Amino acid sequence: MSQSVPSIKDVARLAGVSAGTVSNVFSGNRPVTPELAAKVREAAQRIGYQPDRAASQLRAGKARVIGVLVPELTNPFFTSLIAAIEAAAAEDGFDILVASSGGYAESEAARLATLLAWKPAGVVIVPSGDELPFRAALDRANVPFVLVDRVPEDFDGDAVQADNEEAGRQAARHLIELGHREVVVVASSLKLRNIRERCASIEKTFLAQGRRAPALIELGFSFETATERLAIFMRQDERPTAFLALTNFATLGVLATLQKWDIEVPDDVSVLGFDDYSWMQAVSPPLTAIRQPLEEMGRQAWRLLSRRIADRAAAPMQARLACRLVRRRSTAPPSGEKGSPADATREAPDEVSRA
Amino acid sequence: MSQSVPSIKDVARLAGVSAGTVSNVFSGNRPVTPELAAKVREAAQRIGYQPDRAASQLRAGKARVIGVLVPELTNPFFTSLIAAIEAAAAEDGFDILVASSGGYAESEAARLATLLAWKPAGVVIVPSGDELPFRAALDRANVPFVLVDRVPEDFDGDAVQADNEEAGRQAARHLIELGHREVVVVASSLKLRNIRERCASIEKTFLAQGRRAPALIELGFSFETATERLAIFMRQDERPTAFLALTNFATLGVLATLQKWDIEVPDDVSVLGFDDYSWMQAVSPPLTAIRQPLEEMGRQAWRLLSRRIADRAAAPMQARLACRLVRRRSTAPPSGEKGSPADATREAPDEVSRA
DNA sequence: GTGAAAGCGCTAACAA
DNA sequence: TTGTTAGCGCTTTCAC
Repeated sequence: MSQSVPSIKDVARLAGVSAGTVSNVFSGNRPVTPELAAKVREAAQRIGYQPDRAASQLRAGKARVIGVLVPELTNPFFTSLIAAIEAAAAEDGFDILVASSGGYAESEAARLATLLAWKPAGVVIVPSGDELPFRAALDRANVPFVLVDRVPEDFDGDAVQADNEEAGRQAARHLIELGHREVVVVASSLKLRNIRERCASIEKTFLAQGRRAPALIELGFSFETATERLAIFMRQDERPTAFLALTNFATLGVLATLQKWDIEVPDDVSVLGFDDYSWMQAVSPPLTAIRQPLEEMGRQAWRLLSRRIADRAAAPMQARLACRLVRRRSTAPPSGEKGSPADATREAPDEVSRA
Repeated sequence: MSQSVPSIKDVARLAGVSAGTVSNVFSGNRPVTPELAAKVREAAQRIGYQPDRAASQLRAGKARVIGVLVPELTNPFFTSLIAAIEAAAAEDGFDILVASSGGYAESEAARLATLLAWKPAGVVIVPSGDELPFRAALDRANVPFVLVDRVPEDFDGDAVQADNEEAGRQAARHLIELGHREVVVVASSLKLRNIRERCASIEKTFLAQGRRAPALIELGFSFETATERLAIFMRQDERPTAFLALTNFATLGVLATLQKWDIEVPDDVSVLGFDDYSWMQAVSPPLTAIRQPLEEMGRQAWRLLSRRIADRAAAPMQARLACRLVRRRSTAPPSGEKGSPADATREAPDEVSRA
């Protein structure tokens, strides 16, 4: 009845070899004669032995686990990223330890500390903001890390993020081409650098085309404040011809508000969203959006991290990944302009413009 | 320059105490005089010491980590669950190791094995199907575990799932009350027991009201097959008055198809979805849906697991959590029936019916 | 190619 | 209350 977990010694005894040999069979660190190896494997199989990774890591000083810290586990942007990282890391035999900060700097530091307490081979961090108050802890622990999505201006390490400038340019161009002049750019918050970059790029593009700079509105993080703040644009005479939403939340906020005011998309107003989730193509009308390459970002994050794990002295790399405009039906020329090309693409599958 | 990670010995030396005392300061296992404790903490602070959880777990034989295995990390249903589990476990000082199976039984077994190789205190599993091919491995490892969402009929351990029967009844009643007779129930797959339970309950409710049993359609897992299979219901004369979608994917599939055929919701047909995500209230029209209590499921999963960790002999518990119907605007009486009450709730916030 | 033995960082048992 | 010592399961010398 005392079914204690079998250890390497049990296997060694059963196979009639030393513990070291069993270790070598499983780690492949040093060659073992095929016959012995077979005996070891059979013995292990019989008693259900599996090497203890914690013990192995302790002795070898080499970890097979990486930490992943994100602001939210309920935001599909972050979880898709995690999925990609997990897949890439698993291929190389690494497991992931996941923690979420809730978006607060204090809990971020705390969660990172417990992550580091596992002595992971490295950590992937999506910071909760543009400051890195935990930077000192990270350096002291001397652990490889890469930043994803939110990267401070002066950050000098490895990082992966979307090319916000290019993304903003694409979004702005699309609306300009459709003939929009009265555009409102909708952000959740301007605290984040990547959002500010998108804004700046959009504004620049509009100005370069001799258009007025778009208005800018900050929604906050609750649905209530969001719909409230958007309300000022809902009156007929104040209404823009297009909303350009810079995050998933902003997109949702805009849609909910238009919904509440019975304003039709794209007949009354166009909507261009950021991030691209499956619901966006299922709803009515399907949403035109700037798609961030989430899978690619996750893969790159692991690539940079594993490179850093292998070579601590390698030159820092910052990857800027291109976004794509996915044209669907929520954007059209402003009413009163030339006939809606939206109709033309109605039955067509996603039309994707490369960055 | 040789900034090796500080160990308990370094702290002990610096504070002028033994390693055992340092351990006691951090673990709280045995009392330490305040002055000594202060010295220890200060020394630890100075050199940036943090106990190594892997080493601690190895020696103490008590793990502070739990494994979480889900089919997909891109599905918000599972990640919301993970978020809730992580929050609950973190409160008790447990970290989570996350792995995804991709929905395949083989990789499920493999991922579970690497999870178990960390000798976690327990594991939470959302199985990829209704069989538990990994059950033997789990038993042999003698590790506490709870099943979530997908629970085999004859499973005798701890488990948490939605009350599918009640959920199905609520969904059916809602449509019946609105006057629908021609209903199509839309599933992604009938392989899963919880889906079959929902179907059975819906059918039973319809029959009990003297109505015809609804038609049933299986969508598969790709958008293409989904829209294809739904096409047969899109012709005017074949069209039902309501679709009842049993999963997030089914809901999306139905919406995309209606979208493609230019069929209006709820004027031409009503749509009732399962699962409730923020996009559902932002789209046009906002979706009526059966909301599964994801946070509660996650909390309960941790509650059951920690109970089991504390007492291996406790009687198994199976939690069945109530779902709620969230009335929005995608459901209305079939066209030709009494005036649409949908208009009445137009400006109202979510109206929620308790199970 | 294999075995014996030391030791990774920590905690638990035993002394003092 | 504190120090000393042994040892968790593993990998890695160092012999042979």
